[in-house]
Amino acid sequence: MSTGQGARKGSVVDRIVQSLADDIVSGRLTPGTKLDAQGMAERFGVSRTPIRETFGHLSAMGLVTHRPNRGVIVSTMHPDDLSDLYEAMAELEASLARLATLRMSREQRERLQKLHQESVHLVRDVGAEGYARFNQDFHDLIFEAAQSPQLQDLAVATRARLAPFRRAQFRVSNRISKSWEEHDAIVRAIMVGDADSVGRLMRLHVQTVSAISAEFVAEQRTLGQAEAKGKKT
Amino acid sequence: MSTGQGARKGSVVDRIVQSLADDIVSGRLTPGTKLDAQGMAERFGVSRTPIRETFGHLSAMGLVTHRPNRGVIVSTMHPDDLSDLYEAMAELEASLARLATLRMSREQRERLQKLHQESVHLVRDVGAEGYARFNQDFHDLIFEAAQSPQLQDLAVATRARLAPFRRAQFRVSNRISKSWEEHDAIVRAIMVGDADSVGRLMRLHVQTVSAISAEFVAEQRTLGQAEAKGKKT
DNA sequence: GGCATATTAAATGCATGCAATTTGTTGCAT
DNA sequence: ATGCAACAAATTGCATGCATTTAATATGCC
Repeated sequence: MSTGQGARKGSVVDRIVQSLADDIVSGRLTPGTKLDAQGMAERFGVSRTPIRETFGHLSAMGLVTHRPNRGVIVSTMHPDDLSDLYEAMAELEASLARLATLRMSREQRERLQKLHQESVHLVRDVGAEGYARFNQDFHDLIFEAAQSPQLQDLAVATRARLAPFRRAQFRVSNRISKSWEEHDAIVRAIMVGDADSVGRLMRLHVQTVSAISAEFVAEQRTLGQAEAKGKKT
Repeated sequence: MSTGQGARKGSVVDRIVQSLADDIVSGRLTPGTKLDAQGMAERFGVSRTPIRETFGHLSAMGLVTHRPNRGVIVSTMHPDDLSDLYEAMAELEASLARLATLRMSREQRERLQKLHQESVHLVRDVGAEGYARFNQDFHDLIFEAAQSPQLQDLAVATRARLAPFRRAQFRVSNRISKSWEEHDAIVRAIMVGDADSVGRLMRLHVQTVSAISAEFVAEQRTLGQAEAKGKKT
């Protein structure tokens, strides 16, 4: 116990992985940023060995890209790769939604309906951030109801990889109300128990988000090409 | 492996990851086997540091399980976890098959039909191993035709995790001919272009394999327990 | 003789050191 | 001035060493 921060829970490496993953997913570290091992070692008060290990984990998650003898950078995405990843996300979410329809408990069904109905106000009153939070709850509830931990893990991991590139999706005009309408169709199909339709609708829903994000990323690429070089915190 | 995300190309670590992953997937290392860092370091002629790193990668792939301060073992599976993983596999393969139906080139369609027709005699002439190899070619061709690299990666990774537990699937009597019939239905639906049916059929196909594997694993567990009892001092 | 505790041995996890590769800079020639 | 080349500084990748934790063995007590 050298640097005492109540380390009863996970190992030092796990803590750093969580911290850096959060930085990336939340956007504090933007794609293209180089992560140098020495700096991170000093920042977290450990040596370079566990930092190297965390880099391995983050790389396995797809959050960073490792270039041999050239360090790791926060993963960047060519538009084609991004739409490919979105396609995977759409399929995963469609599968989970279909399964959720078949397996949802009565209690979960009620919770979903309540959550969805309450979100009506969010569409108008709260901004993009508030709706984004609700949106995650909505999808998480479906993930949980699907009772398929492995598929859920894949979906959560994929969402994490997409996060850096979709943070602005709800800033696009009218996107929130459109999203709500898509949710509404999904909820109705779930209540009826039409699992196949739920899958189709969810796939379309995520694909719509995909298109918007792709647009946004293309925009970002043109804006910040000279900038994404060496940033440090 | 199409786009190995977690591994570095050409590095010592990558070589060892490949080697150990092969040992696990092929069954030379059976679930529950402990991998000690020191021994692996000597076996591969490197120090313990890169071995630790490979363990991290294998753990991220789900092939080994890491227990804090207690080393890593080849991942074991409770029957429930296994069926959960198979469910994920079924959904992934269903998605890929559906997409493949929509995107398959004429050349791929012909290759699939040829491959499938040639497998008719494999059903009788060659044994379980020969059919297993063909079976993988069949599914790989569909993966490729789906043109969805990320989904393909997920499916390949999931298949690797399942491999240690499904080695004996084709030894079950009549399984080969049943499998061929399922393939036949899938191929016919692909030729007609009925993508949704292809997805459903593929899901059922993988689920059937799941049930057989689950049975086999349960059998192995009871055997292993009896053996463990006998070995106790 | 059986069980619990204390001691010993081994293995893990992290720190540090050194060689190899890469990147940035300076000098030189065109 | 520009481009190329050699040099230097920094960074990565692996080896080794040491403290902490865990499993195993032996001892003492009931």
